[in-house]
Amino acid sequence: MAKSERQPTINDVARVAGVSKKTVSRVINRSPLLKADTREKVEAAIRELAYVPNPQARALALRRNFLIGLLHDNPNAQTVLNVQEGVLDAIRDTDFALVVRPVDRHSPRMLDDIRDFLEKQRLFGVLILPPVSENDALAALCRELGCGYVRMGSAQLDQGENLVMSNDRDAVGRAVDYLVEQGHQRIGLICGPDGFRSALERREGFKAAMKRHGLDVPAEMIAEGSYTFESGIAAAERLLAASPRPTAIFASNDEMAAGALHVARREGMAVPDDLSLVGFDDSPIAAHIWPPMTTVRWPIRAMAKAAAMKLIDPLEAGAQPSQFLSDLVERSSVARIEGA
Amino acid sequence: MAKSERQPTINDVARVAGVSKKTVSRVINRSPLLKADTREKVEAAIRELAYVPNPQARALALRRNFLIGLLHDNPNAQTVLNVQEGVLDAIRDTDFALVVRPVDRHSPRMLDDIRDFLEKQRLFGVLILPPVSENDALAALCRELGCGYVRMGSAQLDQGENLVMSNDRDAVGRAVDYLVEQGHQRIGLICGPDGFRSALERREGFKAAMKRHGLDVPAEMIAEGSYTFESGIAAAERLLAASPRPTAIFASNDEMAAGALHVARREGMAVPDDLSLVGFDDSPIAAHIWPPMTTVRWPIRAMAKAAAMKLIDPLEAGAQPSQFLSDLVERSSVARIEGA
DNA sequence: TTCGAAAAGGAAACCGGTGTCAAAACTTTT
DNA sequence: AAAAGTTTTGACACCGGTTTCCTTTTCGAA
Repeated sequence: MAKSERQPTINDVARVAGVSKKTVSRVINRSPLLKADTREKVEAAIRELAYVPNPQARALALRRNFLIGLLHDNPNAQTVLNVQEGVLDAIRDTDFALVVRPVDRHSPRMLDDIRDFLEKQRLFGVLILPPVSENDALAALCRELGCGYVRMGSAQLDQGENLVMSNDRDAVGRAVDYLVEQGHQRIGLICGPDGFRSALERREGFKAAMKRHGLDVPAEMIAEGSYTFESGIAAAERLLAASPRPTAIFASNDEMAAGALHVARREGMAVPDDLSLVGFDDSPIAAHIWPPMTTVRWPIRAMAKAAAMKLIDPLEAGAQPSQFLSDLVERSSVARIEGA
Repeated sequence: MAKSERQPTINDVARVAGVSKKTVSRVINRSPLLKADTREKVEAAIRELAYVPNPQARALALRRNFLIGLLHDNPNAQTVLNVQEGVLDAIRDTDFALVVRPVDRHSPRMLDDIRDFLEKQRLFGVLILPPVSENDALAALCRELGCGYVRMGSAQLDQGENLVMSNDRDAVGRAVDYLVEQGHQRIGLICGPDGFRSALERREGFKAAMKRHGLDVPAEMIAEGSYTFESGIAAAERLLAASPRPTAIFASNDEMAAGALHVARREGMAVPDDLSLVGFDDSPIAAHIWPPMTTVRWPIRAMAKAAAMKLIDPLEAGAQPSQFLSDLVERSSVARIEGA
């Protein structure tokens, strides 16, 4: 039994099956040039010994490993977890595993830290989540290190290679259309922080849609937040201090929309009767607050799955940037305004 | 330049430094028996070539890798992310990396899936999050496979080895004490699902504390949920259908407490004036709903860090189960009842 | 039956590190 | 100056796979 502590190796299998280790390797790798009875003999030995190939040895011999990294600095827990689930969807039943690596956007050493990480781990490739995915220097670093990468984003980034994206500009436009259809004309925007591509896209999508409807967007109807609940509170306070008040607010993510709801309630305004609210992401908080919030569903899990597949098998997944569509989820935070 | 595509190896360093590869290995591993000038020569070569050891080769030679797995099936995104951050706190500046693996508690194949995963990846060890950490068969599986593991939990589990825990029974007791101090006597409990150790601990902690105060816990004052927002709604509906109604509800996690808040509002009850609410976890939702919710802060990030350290270096971290303390975070969801 | 080509399988080197153990290079002692 | 002891270094095998290249086997055609 002392020996049984050791995991069986390919040599053990070869000995038991009475073949060379190369033949065992052929069986494992599904080589087609094998006689059926040889294959069966080897497979029987594999079962008997409960042999599982050593991934580290494989990685060494193949000069590549089976680890996918996830680089993220997203403030939203649910988004990050959805991405993790999406990647898992893609690598289920493969040999790949997912290595996570939160990064600190505000650290001056961020790129150096990531460089160390990539050099040390020699990952097969990395998936990069927004907002850090919008950092072109990071993509350049990956190229320099020869590390595969796929970026997830809210719009076309640089040449659009290695990219899986949604079209937030369009999606926000549809949200604005909806508010206008419900009779709203004075609509406030809580946008994301300067420097986030998603913030830019959502803001420009908002402005473009308003313009299309012939509506004005005065400066006091735009307030910037940082994608957190607290920043949503501050931004909503500024918006609701304007006169006349907006009848509706679009927030660039659900957390900030929840913050706006918080302020409205504190100020004694009823939602949606006194103030309509639309968020973005369809994260759980949108459904869990009261009233349940109308929001834009951002198909982040499917995007993550597609991104992982593109990383693992770029040819099969298609080299073109994949675009995903967002849609509006109507719940109860928007009221129809009559006589506007 | 063709050659430069290849990462430099230990052999390249040895050649440049004019020493044997073993000597380079000694430098990398900080062996003390090296002459200073040899060390410097090698370090210069390492810098010159920008050499970084290949982790796969190291893993093969050492017969162990530097990957820590995280097994989780926690319904709460923030909890999972906090744990990931905690683990990162522990492995920062080490060679370790974190591999995540969500599991499906409801799948009959869960254990087989995990077995495949562990056999395939040969991780250094795994951290197991509640609720799946409460599964003794999983711990047995790890032992069988010779895979290191540390469980995180809400109380003493089995022999208490490989365990980092909080004491939820106590923590809930303090929450009940607080409600009683505020004058509440008819207090409802939304407990977690049968089979979760944390649910059991929190329920028993509740009952024990009530008994200590000489208060009754009739059956209609206990409703079971499944730690989700929706289940919190259903449970709160049952509790509020009782007559007389409870003046306060303690929920075993914040999500369910948020569900209860949702129901209260729908029923036209004011929180906290008509109904006081206390949650558990101190997840972001607790601070983000209105009114901000009083809850028990569960120090999950610190627990995760401790668990990872115990996994990496059991001797230094201490073999004893580490216990962490939870404390009550007073916010605005509890009102004082006069004349009770 | 013999020959040749194709198919199947094996020996040995290799991937890039670490462990063992002995040799080499210094010190110190006599 | 030689012997002995100590420190430092290197040669070589090994971890468990894959790759290269060559040999053996099989099988159809001559």
